[in-house]
Amino acid sequence: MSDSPLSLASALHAPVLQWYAVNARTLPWREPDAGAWAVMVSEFMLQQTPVARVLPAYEVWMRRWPKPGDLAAEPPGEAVRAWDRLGYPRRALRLHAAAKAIVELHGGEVPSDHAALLALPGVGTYTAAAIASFAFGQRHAVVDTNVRRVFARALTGVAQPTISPTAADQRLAVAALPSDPTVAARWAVATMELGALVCTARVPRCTQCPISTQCAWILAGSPPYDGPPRKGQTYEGTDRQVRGRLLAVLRAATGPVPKKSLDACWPEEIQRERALDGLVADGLVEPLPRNRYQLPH
DNA sequence: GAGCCGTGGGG
DNA sequence: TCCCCAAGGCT
Repeated sequence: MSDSPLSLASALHAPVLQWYAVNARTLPWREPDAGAWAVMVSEFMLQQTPVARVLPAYEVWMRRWPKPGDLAAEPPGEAVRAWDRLGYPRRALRLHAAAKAIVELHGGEVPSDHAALLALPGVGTYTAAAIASFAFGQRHAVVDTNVRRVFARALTGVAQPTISPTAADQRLAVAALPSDPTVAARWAVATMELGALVCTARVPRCTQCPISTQCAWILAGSPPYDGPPRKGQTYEGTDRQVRGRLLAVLRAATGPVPKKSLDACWPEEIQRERALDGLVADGLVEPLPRNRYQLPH
């Protein structure tokens, strides 16, 4: 290509930002008065769970726990219960632990400092940058799967990003960031939205894309993906499925559950016991005397 | 760093 | 139908 990825990136700022101004979805955590806690809760829930499934649980959650201290005051099991069927329930546990840390270390307010965010349970590179950028308007590279895909196509010229995030992704995202913090924050959410709505994984809607005429992948003739095969994630018959069933029983129950009820979830004893032990080890389930179990207190 | 961790919807 | 995959983090 004649242009470097970096000079190309700066040429994408205006069209992407204009596209976002018109096409951004209205989402509760994006409302001007939403606040950092709303952003944080949404980011936890959106880790590997689609927006459409997050919305109902998010509304219930924020109504019940409008501030970190409200959540921190309840037992962790209530967070697991309210997590409902979003999946990966350890995120609920981590969000609860993060709320407690916010109360103990930050006076009950979500910190704006990137390093302080990163130190919270369940907050990794992506989530720390997302909260700092979306909630506080700071200049950070917010690199999620959407952004990695947009940059892979528009800047690198390949059909799909690498299977797992790389340092090169991070460097590219940092280099592509507009210099002004407010604009950078807008750019971060706009590139994510573009990946979510237009530059999608399966069938990208290139006819609706604001940068299709500059996209390195399209200019290269839209070459197909030629990287290593992506490992399909199996689920049927795995411990994850068993854990899900066990936890569903405990979420539905109002109090302690006899082990007999859990045994009914899964026929194979070895796997069932292993899954239950794993849930206890993770702190998602609390064993009680007399062979009973409940969500953690 | 590869593997593990849920769940459900759309193509 | 079946398969892919969806705003990751942790060990």
